[in-house]
Amino acid sequence: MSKLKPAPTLDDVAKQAGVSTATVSRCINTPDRVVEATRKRVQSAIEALGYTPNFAARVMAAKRTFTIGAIIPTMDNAIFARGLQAFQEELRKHGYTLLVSSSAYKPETEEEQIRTLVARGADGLLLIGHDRAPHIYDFLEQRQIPALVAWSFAAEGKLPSIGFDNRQAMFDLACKVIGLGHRRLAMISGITRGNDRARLRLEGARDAIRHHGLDPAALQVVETPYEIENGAEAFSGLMSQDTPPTAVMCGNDVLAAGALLRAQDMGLKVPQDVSITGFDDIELARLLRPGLTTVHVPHREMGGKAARALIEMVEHSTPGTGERLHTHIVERQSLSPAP
Amino acid sequence: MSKLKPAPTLDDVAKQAGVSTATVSRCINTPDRVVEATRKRVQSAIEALGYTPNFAARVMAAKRTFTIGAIIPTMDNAIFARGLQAFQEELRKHGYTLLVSSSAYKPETEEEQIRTLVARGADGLLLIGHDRAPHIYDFLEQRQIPALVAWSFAAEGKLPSIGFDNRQAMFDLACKVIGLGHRRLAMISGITRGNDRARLRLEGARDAIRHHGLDPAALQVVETPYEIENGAEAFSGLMSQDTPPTAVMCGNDVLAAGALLRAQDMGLKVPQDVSITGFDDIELARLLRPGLTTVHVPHREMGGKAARALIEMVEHSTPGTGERLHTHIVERQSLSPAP
DNA sequence: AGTTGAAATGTAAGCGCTTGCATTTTCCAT
DNA sequence: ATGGAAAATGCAAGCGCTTACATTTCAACT
Repeated sequence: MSKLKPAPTLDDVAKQAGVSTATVSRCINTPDRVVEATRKRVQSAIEALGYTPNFAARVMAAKRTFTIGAIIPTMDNAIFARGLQAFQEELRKHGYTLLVSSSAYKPETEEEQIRTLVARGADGLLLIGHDRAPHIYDFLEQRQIPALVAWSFAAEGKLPSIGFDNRQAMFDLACKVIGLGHRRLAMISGITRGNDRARLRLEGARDAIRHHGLDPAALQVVETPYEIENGAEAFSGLMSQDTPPTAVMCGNDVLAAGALLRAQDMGLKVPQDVSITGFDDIELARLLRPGLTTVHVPHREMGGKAARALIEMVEHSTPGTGERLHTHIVERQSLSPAP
Repeated sequence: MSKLKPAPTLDDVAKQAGVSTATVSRCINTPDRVVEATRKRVQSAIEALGYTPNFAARVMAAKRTFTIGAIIPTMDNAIFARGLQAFQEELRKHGYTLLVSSSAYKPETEEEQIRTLVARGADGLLLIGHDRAPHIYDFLEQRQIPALVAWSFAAEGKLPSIGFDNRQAMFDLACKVIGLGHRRLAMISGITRGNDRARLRLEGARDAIRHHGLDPAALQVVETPYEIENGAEAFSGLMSQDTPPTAVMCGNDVLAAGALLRAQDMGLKVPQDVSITGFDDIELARLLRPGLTTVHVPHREMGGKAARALIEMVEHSTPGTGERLHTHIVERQSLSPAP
C-alpha cells in the first residue's frame, strides 16, 4: 500500500539544497572547503531527507573504507575479548570501524577470512600470531594490505608484531613452579600446529626443565583444543596415573579452569594435592576458587597499541614497528609448594 | 622497487579467458548458466590472476550484500557470546556474513550503529530487546530493512522476536526462592532504562512477591550496570544493613558472580548465610563455587532460530514470525532454604 | 571601477561489478 | 541439409559516490 521511497542519494540532497553533488560530498568529507551558508543549507537538506551515505558507493569512489579487519581464533571464550575491545575502542577514536571474524583455529578458515576481509576493502588487518602459510604473506604484500600481528612478539617476523614473549613468560612461570619443589610436572597445552603462541609456551616450559637440569621426562605433555571440557579431560587423564604430577601447568586459563573444576570433582584439593597454573589472566582466573595463579597479559594495552600502530601503517604507508610488551606472574591460590 | 600491480578486476579475468565480463560474472554467481568448457577457462584465469571480487562493486551493482548486522549491548562478558556464535554459524551455512557491533548499553550508540550497518548495506538486522525510540522503527520500516529482536519475546512487539519470557522466568525463580522460606529478599537488577529484559526480570520478581501476598517492601532493589564489580558493590551494600536479606536474586549471572565473590571476601557462606541466584546460565555459572543456581536460557537454539528467521525475512520479504523459547531453572548450590 | 589571485562551486569521468536485452551458437527434429 | 527454439554469450547501462580539473565568485588591492 505504502509508497516505497528508495533511500535518498547524494543527488537528492544536492537537488534539495540547490547545489551540485560535489558540494554535498565536500560538506560531508571536507566541511572546511565549503562556505558556512552552503554547508548549513546542505545540512538541513540532509536532515530533511534522512540521508545516509551509501557505504559501498563511497568505497568504490574513494578506495578507502576506514575499516580494519581482525581475525581471531575464537570468540567463544574470553581470551581475546578484552584486547579486542580495547583495539576496537582505539580504532573508533580515529574514525575506523572494526570487522571481526573468527577462524575457529583453522588455518584454512583463516585464509578464507583474510580474503573476504580484503575483498571487503579492509584498509588494514590484525592477525593473531605468526604461524601461517607463506603464500598468505605474499598475498598481503602483493595487495599492499598493511597487516599487524598481535598476541605474540617476534622481532624478525614477516609482519611487525605487538605482543609479548610467550616462551619467556612460560619459562618464568615454570621456573617458579620448579622453584617451589615440584619435580613431576605436566603441561596441558593447546594444539601447537599452526599456533606459535601454544608452541612457544610449551617450549618455554621445556626450557625451564632443561635450565634446572631436570630429566625432560619430568614434563608430561598433553595437547588439546582450548576448551574447558578438554582441560578437564586432560587433567583427569593425567591424574589417574600411578604417579601423577604434583603440578599441572596449562597453556591458557580456559584449560586451567577445566582442570580446576575436574580436580574438585575428583575430590582433589588444589593446591594441597595438586597445583594448577594458567596463562592469560582472563577475568575467570580471578573468579575461580582457588584463584588461579597465572601469567598476566596486558590485553588492553596490547589492543590499544596495536590499533595505533596499524592506523599509522595505513595512513602513512609505513612498514610499522613492533613492540614487546611485558607480562608478569599473578600469584593467587592455585599454586603452592610441592607436597 | 617492485611494481605494484593493482588488484585484478573482472575485466582482467575476462581478457585473460577471452570472454566478456558478463560471462565471468556468471561463472562466479550462476555457474550453471555457463557451459563447462568456458567455466573451466574462466576458473583458471581467476586462479592464475589471484582474482578476488571487489565487494563494494558487487554490492553497488547487485544491491545485495549477504551481510547481516547485529548490535549487541556488550561484547565484554559472555552474556551474548554463545547465542551470537550460533547465530553466526547458522548465517554462514546460508552464505551470509555477520557484522557485529556493540552499543555499550547506550541507546544513542545503538542508533548510530544501526545507521552505520544500514549504510553498509546490511540485508537484515538483529537487535536485542524491544525498548528503543519509535523513530528507529520508522527508519527501519522506511528503508525496508528486515529486522528481528532476540533475547526477549513479545508477541505484540513492533518487530518479530525470538526469545523467552523474561518476566515469567524470573517470576518462576522468585517463587522458588520464596518457596524455600526466604522472606527478606533483594534483587540486584541491571539498569532498566532502555532495557526491557532487565525491566521485565525485575517485574517478574515483583509479581512473585505479590503472588505470595508478601509486603512489596520485602524486596529491596538495587539497579546497577552489568559488571562484576558492580554486583560485588551492590551486594556488600545490601548485606551491611541491620537486617540483611537472606536471598539475593541477581539480574544476570555476571552480577551474581560479583555478589558471590564479595560474599566470600566478606566471610559470608553461600548458601548457608545467604542465597544468591543468577540469570542466563553462562558458562561461568557452572564454574563458580558454589555453582550458581540460575535460569537457563537456550542461547544456541535462540541464535540458530533467529538466523533462520531473519534469512527467511530477507529472502522472501516476509514479515517474519517470532517464537517464544522455554527457559528452566538450573539448580546448583548457591540457593538453599532460608536459615 | 578594474585587476587579480584565491576561494567556492560545478562538471563529468570513472570506481568494478551485475543484469536486462540483443546477438550468436548449439543442437535437434524434420 | 535446414529451420528454429533454446542455450550461451556479449553489450552496455547503470549503481551512488569522490575528485581532478574547469569555471565562477569574491574580496582586496590598485
